[in-house]
Amino acid sequence: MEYSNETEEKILKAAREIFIRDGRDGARMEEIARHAGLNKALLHYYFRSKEKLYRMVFQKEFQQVVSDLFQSLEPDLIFRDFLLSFINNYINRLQQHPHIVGFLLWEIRRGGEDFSVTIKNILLQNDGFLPEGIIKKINHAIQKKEIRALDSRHLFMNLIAMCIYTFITEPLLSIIFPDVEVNSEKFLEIRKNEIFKLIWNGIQP
Amino acid sequence: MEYSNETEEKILKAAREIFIRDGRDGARMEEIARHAGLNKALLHYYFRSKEKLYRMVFQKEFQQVVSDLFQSLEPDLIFRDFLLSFINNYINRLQQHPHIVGFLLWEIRRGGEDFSVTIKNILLQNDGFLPEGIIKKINHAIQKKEIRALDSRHLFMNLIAMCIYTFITEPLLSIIFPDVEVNSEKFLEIRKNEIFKLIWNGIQP
DNA sequence: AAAAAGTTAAACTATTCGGTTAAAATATAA
DNA sequence: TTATATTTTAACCGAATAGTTTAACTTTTT
Repeated sequence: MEYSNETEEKILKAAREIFIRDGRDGARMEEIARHAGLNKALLHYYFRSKEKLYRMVFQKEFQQVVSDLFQSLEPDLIFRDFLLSFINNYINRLQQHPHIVGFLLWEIRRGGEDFSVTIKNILLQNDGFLPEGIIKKINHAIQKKEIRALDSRHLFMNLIAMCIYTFITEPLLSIIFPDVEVNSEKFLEIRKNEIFKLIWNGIQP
Repeated sequence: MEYSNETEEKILKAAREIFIRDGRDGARMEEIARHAGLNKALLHYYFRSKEKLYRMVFQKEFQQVVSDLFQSLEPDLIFRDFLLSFINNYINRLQQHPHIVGFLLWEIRRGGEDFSVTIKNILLQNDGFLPEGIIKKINHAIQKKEIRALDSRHLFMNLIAMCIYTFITEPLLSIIFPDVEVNSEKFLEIRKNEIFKLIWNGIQP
């Protein structure tokens, strides 16, 4: 094994950046190599092909996002606090990697059989907790009359939709609202609060 | 002019399909030609380059979506009915072209200077009504105490976010919720209602 | 020191793909 | 009919690019 792991990391890191920026088809192996401060031959030495390298990157990133989402769950809170902390944690995590959401969504959208399998595996791995965990939490709150009766799947979707929205549409939003920096700390703090208030009021019995 | 317009349409239609499916870089001129039942030379005869053809497609599609959004506005309604009709109209229109949202978002994300300009122009063209129109409508409703005080930009974003969500994430959702057809008539009818109820309850004074 | 693993550089292959060209065929307009 | 516009075919060019190979070089391990 020797001193190889470090190089593998270097390649993956560079590949990640370039793939996220240019997409699967737009990315160039030489550019990745240059970015990693290595040469092209090494890329093929470690990962056999562009395809395999790409899959590795995608898998890792998706894994990370799911894991982040999972860690945003604090299951032992009452629903109101659970909601607050989820919005807060999730947006904070996305803020640290604003570009990956769009990247992942593109790939998910065009994903063939292979990617379905990859995604299924990752979801199963964080077994049943996600999004099952959130759905159950919602249903539980409904039963306890903490919130009104509603379709928990849609509340789940709406929650996620609002959290990811600015990260997907940032370039468009910066044209529509030229006076605000949409993914800035300041704006997102307001946004968290607005999302929470909308949902919380929206689900009162 | 003669009988050329028809061919131009054929090319644009095929290009649209392929670009939406494979993206700008993934798409191939020959595939587009084959799809149109024509040959590659014709594509360059009508549109000088792949780039120009692509821009034409993107511009047309974006134009269409903005125009759809615009036509989803029925300004003379009270806010509750406005909201109802907007959600209904907007989702209905997206349902007819489920794939373009992801396509446009990807392009917006990686869009350079040129696309910024294109987008700005289209937005200015439907001048000030959108999203200004929605924002103003919201602010007006706040003033009239029809709804509670809130940040209208965020309500706008949340509204759009929830409407587009299933169209962006469909392949993922169909894995998470294998038992439902997320963009089916039936599911979306429920979804419209859930979105409306969440927002409407969420914005009561 | 010797062996093994890791790394580089550069040349090379093969393929894909955007774009061009030229000549012929077909359709339309005058 | 004649001129013009459109369409096809097929070959071709040139650039970009994924991937390979080889030989030399460096670092680590034993």
